[in-house]
Amino acid sequence: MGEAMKNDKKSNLYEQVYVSIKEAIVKGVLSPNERLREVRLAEMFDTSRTPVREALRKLEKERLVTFEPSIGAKVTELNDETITSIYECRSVLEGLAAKKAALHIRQEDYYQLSEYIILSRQYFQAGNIEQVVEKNTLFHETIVKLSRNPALIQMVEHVRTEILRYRIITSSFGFRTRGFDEHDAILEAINGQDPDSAEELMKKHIQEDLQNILSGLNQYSVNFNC
Amino acid sequence: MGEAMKNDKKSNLYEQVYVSIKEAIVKGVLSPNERLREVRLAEMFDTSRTPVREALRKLEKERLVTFEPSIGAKVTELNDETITSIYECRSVLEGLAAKKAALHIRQEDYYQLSEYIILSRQYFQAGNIEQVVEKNTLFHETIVKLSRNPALIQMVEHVRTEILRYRIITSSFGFRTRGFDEHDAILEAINGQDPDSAEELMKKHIQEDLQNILSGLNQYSVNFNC
DNA sequence: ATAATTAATATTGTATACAATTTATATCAT
DNA sequence: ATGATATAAATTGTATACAATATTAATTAT
Repeated sequence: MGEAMKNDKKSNLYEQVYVSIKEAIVKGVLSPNERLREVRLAEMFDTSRTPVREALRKLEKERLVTFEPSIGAKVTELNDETITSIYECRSVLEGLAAKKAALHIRQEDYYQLSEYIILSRQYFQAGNIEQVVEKNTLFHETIVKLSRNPALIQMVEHVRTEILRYRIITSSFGFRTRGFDEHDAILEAINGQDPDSAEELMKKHIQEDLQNILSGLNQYSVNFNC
Repeated sequence: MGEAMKNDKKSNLYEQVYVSIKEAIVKGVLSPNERLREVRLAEMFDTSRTPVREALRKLEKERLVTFEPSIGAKVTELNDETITSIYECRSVLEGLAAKKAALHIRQEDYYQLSEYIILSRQYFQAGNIEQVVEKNTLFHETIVKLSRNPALIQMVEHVRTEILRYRIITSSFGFRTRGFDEHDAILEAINGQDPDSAEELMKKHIQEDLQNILSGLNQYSVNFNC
């Protein structure tokens, strides 16, 4: 896949490499535990090792890549403990986001968020799961941005990337339709300017989501690993 | 194993450079908004630019360093909005840590945590503020580790480094003695295996701390900037 | 044939070299 | 002197070269 980047030569190469490796990991092109040899990656993206190494340093901080002493980089492996620990963090962070959003929401934000919920329901009816996930993601992202807390926005974005790895594996296994109703309730709390309810509902919502992911992950293990 | 290692070059150089730059930023040796020229840093640590660049990539992810398009790296500036946004995150993250700690605490952990509180009070009596800060930090760190949540541990460590920058500036301006009592209360809730109280008390404690930092930061601005 | 030792290879970690671009300085025309 | 233009220096971004170490293959001794 060496022809990955012919066009946009505007930005930095290490930035592009960073994004590309990240995507490859998230989408599973690079498998968990796979060793990441620098020369191979460099060839893959048709660059030298320098941008690759810098990209790997950034990915390490995002827990997508793990460095072992003098062996080098590996794709961080997936397991129940990791996803659980991440989700616990996500729960309180997005809970905070919902709380803050309730202080900042405006008419137009409300319409936007309503739209996402409506669309995700429609796409679900139509069986277009990919679009459902996208609209749901937008719903969450919008709320996080409404928090107007830069540190929070960065942290959640971080966490979201990690979670996406698991979601891609498990998305084929059923969908939690109750989630739509929970989104409704969260939005009403935010729009009703009730920060505490918004926080609590969001935390619960994400905890429910974790349960769904975990059962999906277990099925996955049963079907493919054993 | 043979000693007489020239420059204790056991670990990687980019790791050392990373730690060194980080420390320099936290301690204010490198000032906020100061431009970080790669050659200068390389000379500073007697290396080439390569390890410096890799270190900077990691620091960027920790928000200690900011990259501007083709200008390069700068030390991220300090301001009220940033510290507030970070503290809001810290509040919910350490709140979660306290909650989880209440599920995992053992006798020995309790004794350890009590010890830290006792020592910090003693050092305060003795006027040794540096040691007070150290023991307080250990108190918080221990609780976070008790959460047994790896993602949480990493995130909080992250956040703690950033906060340290502000604490160093403001530590000279008074100390919030009420904090000791709050630590007592938190520890009792954790040891009493009351996760919800532990979480709530920790969140409040950190919010109080923010107010103290902010007033310190304002004094600082008044005294030095204007 | 097996274990131990040695040679070859691969891979990471670091330094240097080069290209592109920006920034600062100097030169010149008016 | 002033402003414009050209020249030099500095700085980032990328590629390559080299050194140290770990891994693998080959060779030898038993």
